Amino acid sequence: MMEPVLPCSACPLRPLPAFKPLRPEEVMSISAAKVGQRLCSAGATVLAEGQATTRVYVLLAGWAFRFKSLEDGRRQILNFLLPGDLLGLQGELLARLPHGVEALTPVNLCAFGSDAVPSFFRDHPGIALDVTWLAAHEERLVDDAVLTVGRRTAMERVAALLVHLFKRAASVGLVERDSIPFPLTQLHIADALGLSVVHTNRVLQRLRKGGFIRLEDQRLAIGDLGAMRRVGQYWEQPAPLRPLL
Amino acid sequence: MMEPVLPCSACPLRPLPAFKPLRPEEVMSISAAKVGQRLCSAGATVLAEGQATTRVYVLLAGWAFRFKSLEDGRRQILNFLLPGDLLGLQGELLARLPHGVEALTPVNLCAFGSDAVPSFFRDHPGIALDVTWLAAHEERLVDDAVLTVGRRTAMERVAALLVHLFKRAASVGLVERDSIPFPLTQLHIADALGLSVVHTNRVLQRLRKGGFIRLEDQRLAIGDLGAMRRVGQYWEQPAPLRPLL
DNA sequence: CGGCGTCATTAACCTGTGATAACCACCATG
DNA sequence: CATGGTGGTTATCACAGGTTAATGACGCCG
Repeated sequence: MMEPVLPCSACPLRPLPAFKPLRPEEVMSISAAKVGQRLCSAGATVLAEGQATTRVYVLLAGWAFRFKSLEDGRRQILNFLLPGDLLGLQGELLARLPHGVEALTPVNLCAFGSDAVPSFFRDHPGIALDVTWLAAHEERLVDDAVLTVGRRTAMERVAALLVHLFKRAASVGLVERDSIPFPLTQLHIADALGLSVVHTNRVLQRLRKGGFIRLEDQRLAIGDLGAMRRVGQYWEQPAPLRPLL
Repeated sequence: MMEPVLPCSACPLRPLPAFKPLRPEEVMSISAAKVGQRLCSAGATVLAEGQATTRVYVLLAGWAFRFKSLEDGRRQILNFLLPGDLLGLQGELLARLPHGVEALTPVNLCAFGSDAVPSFFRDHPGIALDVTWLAAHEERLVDDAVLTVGRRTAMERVAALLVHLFKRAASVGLVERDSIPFPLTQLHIADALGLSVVHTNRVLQRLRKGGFIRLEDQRLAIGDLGAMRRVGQYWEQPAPLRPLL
């Protein structure tokens, strides 16, 4: 489903302090490459695993995640997508998309034309470099995920993930009264961390009872960020200004 | 240490069938951006974790790996680097390099000038796109690593890793008499798969006794690739032609 | 309003993998 | 030719986390 096109100059995300300001002509070039918006409802498949042709999108609103699965159904979530994130680039560059993307909440996507990426590289080196920056940044997230799943204990994994998501949500202005919206079920947490749902629940209980987090009603609050960082052995370097679109 | 510069037109890797042929003027531009070669001995740190300024390299010969560690010393290998792989791009784009790189064998690196990446984007869109392709491709490898570590059993992990490395080594012409050079110790395998060394050893014994692999004397042979794929639940899509440099 | 699916929670039980330790083979080095 | 370091192998024991199952709360829909 396509929606009327919102010009990128009026993009609600751009004014956020997390995003790098662009020169007006760059914004115009990006706007020109935009072909529409796409809405997906919660739980919908945004991009199918192994899909042959993909376009590139920017997530404007809502949460989603990238995942891969094994034939027998075991699923691993690779990372979560928040507003401002780019998706579908791997499908554009490699022949097929090697992972799926699913919406966690209703989602609004900014869709680019199929020629958008090559044309950025041809005519707008600055934007092309931004695209590559976003790819490198996402790889950093996945690198962290490997470290988490490979070497952290269950308690550390959960704590690290919650801190990570809290910071990211905060950076796109989602904090309200100390808490962020938290659309993940425990199954999502488990699938992101390589744990079973049951054990994920046990760990969450411990974090709640220890007063580290408040997680109810689809919202997450973190009592003491420093303490949670310590529990999770999680010390990410603060992300510098991030390009958008 | 810097070595005399080998012109890229004479690069021994380029003729390999795994690599996409480039137009001669592109090869020349790449050659012009090359500032020298760097040799590292086995076990040396190629790039330090958290290093502030990095240059970009292409691995010409030898094996290396990217890794991250936790403060208490737990280490996770993110992926292995084989000839033709690009390293250091994240250090160039993000402010600091979020991972370390260590040589597994003596290694020969092709070093690019600090302006190389921006200049490719400015003047050679085709090459810039190749750089981004390589970044997207590496992310795919790491995505697979998350799936492996998060959702495969120990046996599956080891089998999948061995098949993966075998295929990659084969694609750069390293097969000799059915086997490839295999410079990893069991500690490396363990650190890549989120396992302990001892358990890694147990699993390798089982694979050996089952006749699935021959692993001795720093060389690896796989008896029945199909069987190993099944053991590892590993069905990667064959990599299409890959850009070089 | 009753039925059904999703999600959270808890209990009981079990197992794959980690930890520790000891020993061996090798090989580089003084 | 003793020495120490690295890497591999095996055994024993312990536990983190998986599995299965049952229950309840809630929301959706016919």
